[in-house]
Amino acid sequence: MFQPLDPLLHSELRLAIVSLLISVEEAEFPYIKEQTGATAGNLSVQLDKLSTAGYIDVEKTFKGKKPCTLCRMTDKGREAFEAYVEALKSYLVVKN
Amino acid sequence: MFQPLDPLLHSELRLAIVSLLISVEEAEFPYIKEQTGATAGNLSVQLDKLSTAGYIDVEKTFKGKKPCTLCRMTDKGREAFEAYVEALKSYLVVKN
DNA sequence: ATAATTTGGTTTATAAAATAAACTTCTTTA
DNA sequence: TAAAGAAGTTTATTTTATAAACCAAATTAT
Repeated sequence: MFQPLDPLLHSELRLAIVSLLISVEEAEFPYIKEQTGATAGNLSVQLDKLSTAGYIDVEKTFKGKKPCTLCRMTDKGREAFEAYVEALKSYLVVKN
Repeated sequence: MFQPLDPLLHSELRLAIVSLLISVEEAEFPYIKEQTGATAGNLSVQLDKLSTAGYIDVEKTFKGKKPCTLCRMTDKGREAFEAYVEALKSYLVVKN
């Protein structure tokens, strides 16, 4: 009847992060922060969770002298997102 | 960019409850329990939250001698659900 | 030169949520 | 009439989300 919703993706901020990364190939921490409106702390925690789950890769580089955290989706993450969207449909569409 | 997601609806069980009630006009506690796979305790709590928010009406009647809890969506609940679905789209569709 | 501010985050503490276990009341069945 | 079942509710626990506090390096102002 209702397909279970991946708890890692069924979270407003993490869903926003993934939604952003899906369409952008890679993004920097400050950009994600700005686009999602999250606080740095919250964002840091949620990126960690996504990274630990293997849904995103987080690369710590430098941009000149400043640290720069780059994030991008993994294939696993993309698959999880697709599955999540499929599962969501079981809640949004009229059943028969 | 991303529209906020009503926290009352952005919950797996409450979303399942509402999704069910939307398409059914009214439903009894045990039926909702069976369809959602929730435990009675969890279901009771979540129905309370939806009811307190005015998203559903909960009517306690009797079916013969047995208590019978009937649930149905309110207009407010239906509107909230529609708005939630609209908001969700901002996370699922490619932005420009 | 050095003090203050900004940037780019992380860690930790708190508040809120989800969930199940335990319990209650009434009814039916053995 | 004792035991089991149905229909929920209440309470306790675990998990989660979130922000506040913190840290280090770099930049800007004095």
